[in-house]
Amino acid sequence: MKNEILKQIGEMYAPLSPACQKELIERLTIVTYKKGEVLVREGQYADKAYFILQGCARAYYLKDGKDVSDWFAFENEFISAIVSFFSEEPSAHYIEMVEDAVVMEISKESTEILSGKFHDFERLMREVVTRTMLSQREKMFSILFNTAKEKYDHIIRIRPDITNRIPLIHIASYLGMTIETLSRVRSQKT
Amino acid sequence: MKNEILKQIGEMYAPLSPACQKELIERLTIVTYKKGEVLVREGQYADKAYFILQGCARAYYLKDGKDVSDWFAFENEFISAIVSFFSEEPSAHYIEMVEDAVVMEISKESTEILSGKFHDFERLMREVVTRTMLSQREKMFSILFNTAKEKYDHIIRIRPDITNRIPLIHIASYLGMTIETLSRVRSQKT
DNA sequence: CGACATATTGAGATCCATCAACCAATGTGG
DNA sequence: CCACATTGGTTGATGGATCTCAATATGTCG
Repeated sequence: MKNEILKQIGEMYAPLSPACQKELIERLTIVTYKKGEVLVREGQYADKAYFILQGCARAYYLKDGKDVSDWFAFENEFISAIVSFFSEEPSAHYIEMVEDAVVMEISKESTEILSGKFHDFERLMREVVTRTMLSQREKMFSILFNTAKEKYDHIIRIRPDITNRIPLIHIASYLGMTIETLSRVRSQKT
Repeated sequence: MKNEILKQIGEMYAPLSPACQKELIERLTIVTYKKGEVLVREGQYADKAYFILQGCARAYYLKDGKDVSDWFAFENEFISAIVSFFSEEPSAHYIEMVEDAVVMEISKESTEILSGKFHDFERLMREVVTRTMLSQREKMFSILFNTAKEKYDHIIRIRPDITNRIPLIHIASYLGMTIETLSRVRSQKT
């Protein structure tokens, strides 16, 4: 099972040597969570990264007491309280499961050990961060230039099933608009 | 000279072994540019990254024909047509010098060779990308939640001399507002 | 000086947030 | 199994921040 997943991650990001794979497998754990379970809370140090095998997860934070979604992760995607994970500060994020889920976890400590020991793991980490950085940028451009309707249309295009899996209230805050605006935008015809 | 700079980069990001430093130095070139010179144009592949030794540079792109600033780099900062550099697509960005400048350059090819050869260089690259990713996020939050005035006050706080070095029209587009709005915001007392 | 980019100021238009009422589905305790 | 609360979503009226368009300074450089 873990072998399969590693092979896939290798293809998606960067290949790993057998020695590295072996040690990585020992450090991975597979965990199941129930819908609504919270993996990380505000103020904690994010000490794990998660790779979603089944289900979906949501990263969010409280801005003046309001729940703002920052990221969703579905099957075969990574999620973490990213700022805390990489900058060693307490997390401003919560991470919760939006559906019942199966998740592969790795500790921050393990990533550090493996990064120090294996050049190819370091490269994998760089690849993951690079892609994250690039997708952050895309989101930023969308916020800067797109109208509410365009942002909604875009997310539907890249993730057509999102409205079936994520409540609209979370999609709204993810897109940087109120739920009322999202509702109006949805009722407009294209 | 290059030795000095490398030492500083090592301290700021991640240290490099002597062997790596030696090869890196051979691959670095120091170049001077005049104000207004364009280092990268839209449509080109970004084949270099730049480390500013003196002066400042600006990355920008054309959005519906309008000049939108994406990034400024001052002394001791990196700049590149970042999306193209990391994703191997033709650049949407231009990079130009805002002042006469001295710049240290490294080719994309060199970074790839060094990343493959030296684990510690791979780590340095990861550090650079990670910090870029984190600062992208900060900028995104600022866009999402701050008013025009707050955004302006923030940039003045972190870079008090920016209005002396960068024309307001570029600061405005960098902050995601029109120049008229920036002008009004500046005339408000704190 | 003249020309062209840069910056300020004003008036109207627009998008979206806010506030508020309402509806439908679901759950819960007596 | 009914009364009521809760959650998720829709719809309407109003206002505010910022954009657009336009006119008017203020450089600054050949």
